Amino acid sequence: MTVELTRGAVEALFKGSQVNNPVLQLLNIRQMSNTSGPPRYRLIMSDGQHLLSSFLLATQLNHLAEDNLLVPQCVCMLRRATTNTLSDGRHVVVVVEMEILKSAEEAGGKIGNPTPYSTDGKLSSPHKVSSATSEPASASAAEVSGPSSTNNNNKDWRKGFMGKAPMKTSPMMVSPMKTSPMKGSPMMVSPMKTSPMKGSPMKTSPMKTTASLPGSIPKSIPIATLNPYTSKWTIKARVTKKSNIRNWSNSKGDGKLFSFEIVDESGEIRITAFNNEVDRFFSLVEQGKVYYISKGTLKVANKQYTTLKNDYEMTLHAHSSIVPCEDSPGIPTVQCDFVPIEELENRDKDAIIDVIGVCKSAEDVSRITTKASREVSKRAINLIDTTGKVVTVTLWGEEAEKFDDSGQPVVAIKGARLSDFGGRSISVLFSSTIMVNPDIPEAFRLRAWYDQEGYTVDSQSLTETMSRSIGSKMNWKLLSDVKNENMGHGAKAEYFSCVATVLYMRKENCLYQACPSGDCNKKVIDQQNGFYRCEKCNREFPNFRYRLLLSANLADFGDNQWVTCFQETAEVLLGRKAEELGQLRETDEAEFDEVFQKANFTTHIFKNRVKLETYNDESRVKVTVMEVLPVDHREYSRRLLSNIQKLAR
DNA sequence: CCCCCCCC
Repeated sequence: MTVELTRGAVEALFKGSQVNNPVLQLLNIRQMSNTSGPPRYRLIMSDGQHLLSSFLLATQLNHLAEDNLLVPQCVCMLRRATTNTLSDGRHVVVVVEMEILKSAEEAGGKIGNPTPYSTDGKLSSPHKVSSATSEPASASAAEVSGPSSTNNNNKDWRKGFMGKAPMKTSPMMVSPMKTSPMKGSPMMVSPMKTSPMKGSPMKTSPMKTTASLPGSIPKSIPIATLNPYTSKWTIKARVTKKSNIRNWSNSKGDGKLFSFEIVDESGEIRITAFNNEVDRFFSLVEQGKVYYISKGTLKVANKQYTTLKNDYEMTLHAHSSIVPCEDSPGIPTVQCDFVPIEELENRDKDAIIDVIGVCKSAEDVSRITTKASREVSKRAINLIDTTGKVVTVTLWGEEAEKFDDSGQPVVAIKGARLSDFGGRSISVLFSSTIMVNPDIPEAFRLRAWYDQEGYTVDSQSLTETMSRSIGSKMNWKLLSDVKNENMGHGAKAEYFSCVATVLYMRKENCLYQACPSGDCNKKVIDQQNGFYRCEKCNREFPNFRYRLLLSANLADFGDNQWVTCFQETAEVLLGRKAEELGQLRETDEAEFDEVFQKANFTTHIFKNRVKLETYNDESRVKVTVMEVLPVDHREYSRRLLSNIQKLAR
């Protein structure tokens, strides 16, 4: 089977006219020499009639060259190309998406006898490609249309740029995360609105790719085609994230800056404004809004600092312009590829992921000091999704301070980092975008699920908190260490964990009659008249509550230690409630003893507080059990081994 | 021209 080249396509492409899926033959390819960043490939393409060397391969297609698929004489279909004008006035045709129809071998040599296309004619008005060619256009590929149409085909166009799930599932959607069909729903509150999209979300916005004709209104080009070698362009894009103004000062000088991220149908890019440009643009640029942007400097992005899918980033300068655009249908909002929370278990540590869930609960904000002695605010929030799994997400700085968990909002986070702390947890990065109650279908689905059933599910957290597990943060000690290290002798109490066995419990005086009011817990005095007096509350009550205050002697293989267990920990240790034990002691002393017999010589993980206390000039270390946890046998073996090694030293 | 991604 022969494939025919699309005659006239070289001229049409060069002039920025519309050509649908032209078929061309590659005659030569070479890597450009003077470029920084990713390699750039220049192509000589032929339509059988003309050949032209002004073709440039978009960097996202570099793999075609690097995998030796794009070799001279292969035949290609240009699914997407855009004509740009270089700063010196020359034109280049950037190939953004292409398909190799025939290998060089299959093509079997140069097709036709193409002559170099004369590029000195500059721009004439766009014209219809001549159909008076000797060979008929191939039915499959060579539809050439007039100047008024655009060669936009959203479905094909986006293929190859964004391999995202939402795209795959609904290839017809203009925006992978278009506005919700439930727009206007009264439940929507978006403190951090990201999609103020108005108008019909399904209306396409053709990506005009014409060269900027002198005197005409510049048409926008796709973000994905931006590169450092073209300068006359305008892009039309939505701001998805905007930073605050930050000041810097280093050996190179000081100043201020802010940065923002924009997205269109083709891709995304980060833009930074410094000093004067901060003054000019900071208040103009708003998250969620659409702008025409032109004349920025493109430079290679430092991937260390960004997770955006673009090899370049942009810096604004004195001649840059940003013009708000009211008409914005078709410009997508933030593009996310949410990972179900359950699925996070299978992802690698440090993976950059998008996550969405209902904020079931949240910590209060707190201040911490980093290893670099910087003070920062943090807040952990717990997200749940329809998998019934919960994950803890840590917010930092202002995002931690401003976060409002009231009403259990849906929280979506783009570009967060998966951590293995506590099993699996998530940390928000500077490059992450947090969206509260975003205007997207996933959020509405989650809201409905949570309000109907999700709030009742017996959720399981991927993030083992300290209280629930023998997490990585236990301050493990041998009982001998507690003494040798003089733990608790300082001004502040210290905390440690140990694996230990109960040797003895003082069952005498382990129960007392406590004040029944609220959280008083004070011992009451039996008035012997049916009333119990609480000195603290200065009241008499007709009843009391039993409470536990248990002294126990714990031992590991090196030492032993007297500890105090209050109500909750004593109940865990004895396996009975205080009230039950009180009744038992009154009614069945044998069974009461039996409870202690059973609990004796059991082994647990004890989390303890240790503090030196002084009574009448006499000091002694007091150890209070804060929590009693079952021994995880694997963890116990680890502890055992490490303790044996420690003793051997 | 910045570039901080932290803590338990």
